[in-house]
Amino acid sequence: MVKKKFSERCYSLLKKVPKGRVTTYKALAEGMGCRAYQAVGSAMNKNPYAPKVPCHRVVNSNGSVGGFAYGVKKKIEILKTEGVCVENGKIINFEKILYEF
DNA sequence: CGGTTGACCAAGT
DNA sequence: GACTTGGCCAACC
Repeated sequence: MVKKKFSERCYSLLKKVPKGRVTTYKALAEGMGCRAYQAVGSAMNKNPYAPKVPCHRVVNSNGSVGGFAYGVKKKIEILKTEGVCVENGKIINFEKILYEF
């Protein structure tokens, strides 16, 4: 076992992110020892674990929310519910709530 | 197995 | 600050 797909690893790592925090595609990829930023995004796009994985806690490295399968607007709403401040599609206190592995 | 795509990133113009 | 180019890796055709 252990032989999980790349995406599966992304989800597992992502589940490690506590509420009220966000992470970046870059942090996720590098956190698992890869540089597949794009691959992480692609995995989220398919998002087979939609409600099981907090994909809404993943944002771009520049602090922008990036995208979301359910709609960026929805993503922001969820983040606000989690206690994250979002303004104009950007994360406030991005570096303060950024969770790295 | 080669080419395209993607919720990306960094640097250059 | 906005757009372009190159690079990166996995998934799909």
